Amino acid sequence: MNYDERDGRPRPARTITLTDVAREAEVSESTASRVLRRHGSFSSRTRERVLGAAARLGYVPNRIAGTLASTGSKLIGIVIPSLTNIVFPDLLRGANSVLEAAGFQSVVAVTDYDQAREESLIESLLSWRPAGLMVAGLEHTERAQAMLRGAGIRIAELMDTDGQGIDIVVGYSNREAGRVSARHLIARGYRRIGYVGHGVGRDLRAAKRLEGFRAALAEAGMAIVAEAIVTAPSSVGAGRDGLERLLRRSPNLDAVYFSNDDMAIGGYFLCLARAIAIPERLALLGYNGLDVGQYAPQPLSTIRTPRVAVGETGARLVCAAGRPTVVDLGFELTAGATT
Amino acid sequence: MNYDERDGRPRPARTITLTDVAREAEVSESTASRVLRRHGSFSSRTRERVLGAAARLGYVPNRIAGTLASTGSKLIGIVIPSLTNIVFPDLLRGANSVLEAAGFQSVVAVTDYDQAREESLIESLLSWRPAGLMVAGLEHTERAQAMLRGAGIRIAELMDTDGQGIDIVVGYSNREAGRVSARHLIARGYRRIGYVGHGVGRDLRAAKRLEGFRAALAEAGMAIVAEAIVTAPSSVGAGRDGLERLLRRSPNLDAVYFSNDDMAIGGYFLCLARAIAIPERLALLGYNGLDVGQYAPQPLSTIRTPRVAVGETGARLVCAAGRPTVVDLGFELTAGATT
DNA sequence: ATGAAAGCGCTAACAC
DNA sequence: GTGTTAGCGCTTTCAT
Repeated sequence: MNYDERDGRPRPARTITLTDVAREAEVSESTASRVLRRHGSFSSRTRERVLGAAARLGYVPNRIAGTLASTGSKLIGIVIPSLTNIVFPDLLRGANSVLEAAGFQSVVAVTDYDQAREESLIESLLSWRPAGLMVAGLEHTERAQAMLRGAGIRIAELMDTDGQGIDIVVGYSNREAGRVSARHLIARGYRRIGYVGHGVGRDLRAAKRLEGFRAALAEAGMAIVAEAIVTAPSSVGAGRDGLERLLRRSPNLDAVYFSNDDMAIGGYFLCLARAIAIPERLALLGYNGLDVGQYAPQPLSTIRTPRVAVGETGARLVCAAGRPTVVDLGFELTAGATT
Repeated sequence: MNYDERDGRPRPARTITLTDVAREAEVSESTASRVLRRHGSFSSRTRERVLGAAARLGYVPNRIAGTLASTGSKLIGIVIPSLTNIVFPDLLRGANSVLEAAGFQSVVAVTDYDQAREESLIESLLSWRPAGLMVAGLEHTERAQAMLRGAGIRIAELMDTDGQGIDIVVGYSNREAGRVSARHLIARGYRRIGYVGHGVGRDLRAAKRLEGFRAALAEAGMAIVAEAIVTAPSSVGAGRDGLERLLRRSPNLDAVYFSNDDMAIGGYFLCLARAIAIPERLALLGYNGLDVGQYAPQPLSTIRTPRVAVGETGARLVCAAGRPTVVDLGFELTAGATT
């Protein structure tokens, strides 16, 4: 590569354009364009000429120009709150596999669970005129909602069905997941139930699970006995610390519900370290169905969530025409050995 | 939103362009453009008019057009092999935080550890005329290398320094990480050492670690006594299964080196389940320094890798002018309780 | 401080 | 089957 004498920046040897290819192939630009996009008709002879010229010159089409000239782009915007929580890489993975197969590129933005940030990222993504936008969750600022509604493209809201969507909604009910968790613990006979969570003000879906959990307990005339909230993103360390604090204050709990599996694994590790018998002395219940919990000596009781499938389905729908839809992919409680 | 009667596709109410804003504000397009990009000069009165008009009309600039008209885009392409392995979300996270602050958007592509796929994804990303491209690893097909060299933009190759880079290289030596791991086990007196890995033909960096590991053993007149390779992506389950197979064949190993922490945690769980004393009866050594390993009852011995920092540094360099560089961010062996 | 005009590189009618 | 002609929506000289 050539570097500029003054600033050392890589210096491009003037980019090859379609005009160059057309000239080299001795055809018009439109013909070259047709061949390169295999669209419209052309003789096999011109085909060879154009393809040959493009290869010889190392032509890379400029999709920026292409997109501007045609109408729709082949970009899909994806807005997620975090990359730390494995949930969202899983979502991305599902979405990406479908999008790639359909010839789309994904442009990713991470909000860090901040709605104001989400708003500005949505605006920024929209300025790339994507063919569609996928976003985690149903809660957005007024202005974000207005932008999404007015964008004139398909919008998919993912991972949650508790609320009103804009166009496409793919997920499952977090509130119901919380209820099911509570009913499970009640059915197994646990009565002194604690909760260990991460900062829930920002993770709205965790908040909904907790809400459902409380509601189901209340229906049985029960309530959460004690809780520890770690003001940090969810992690194994946070879960371990949270449970430790909780047990110090309320040593005679018989079960603990965690905001997710990362947290629950931390709790599990604490119990191992302290030789607290699971589930006899203390039961643990997580959420997400992570691999790591399933291969522990005692598989973690948890709720499996269809994260990859949500990404796939969302991507499929966002690329296609159709009426607004809600797709509930459900979840599944897996009773392991910790309850 | 309006839906088309026939196909149900969301129907845009003609998109607002700069022309509309200019007309509404009763100024020329160029003036409107200057105000909106706060670039060049304009009276505060026009400023108000333009900003007001833009807000009133709900104008969202079209960056596709903007990019084409100016030169450089504000996109950075990122090519990673996987989203399953937490390493790459971490890398993305680091990169994203820097890019976002600098006003860039990232376009992500996932190769699934497939070089042919990488080649076509690089081509596809390049067609968006990004300002720079970040890619994991130093090994690419001939054609991919040629495209990267010829793109005339900054290229950052990440996570590995064992080899020749194109422009910017940020990472550390995987080979050396393997060597250090072997020396650690030797120094602790282990002599019958096994290896549990995932399909290494595709994960080139894992292959380099193994190579370094073998080399350092050889220098001490030793060799890997037995190994189990799981032909699947690395995971806790794969590690557990791998160790189980390995111990069945070679029950008297005294230490096992794993291709990464996910695998090692799986091995750790097997030992807990089988009541195999760690490290007296069997020592375990991982790689990556994942949170989950550090909060286990016996913290996992491992090598901490600066994944987020690699993403940050790579992003910083890829956005800036400068000469080609190699930045070695190093790694750190953390002796936990499992060796 | 503001406007007019010329593209950026490509696609998409519409002629031929 | 192929070429000509207009733009896509914006930025950027260059006048004024």
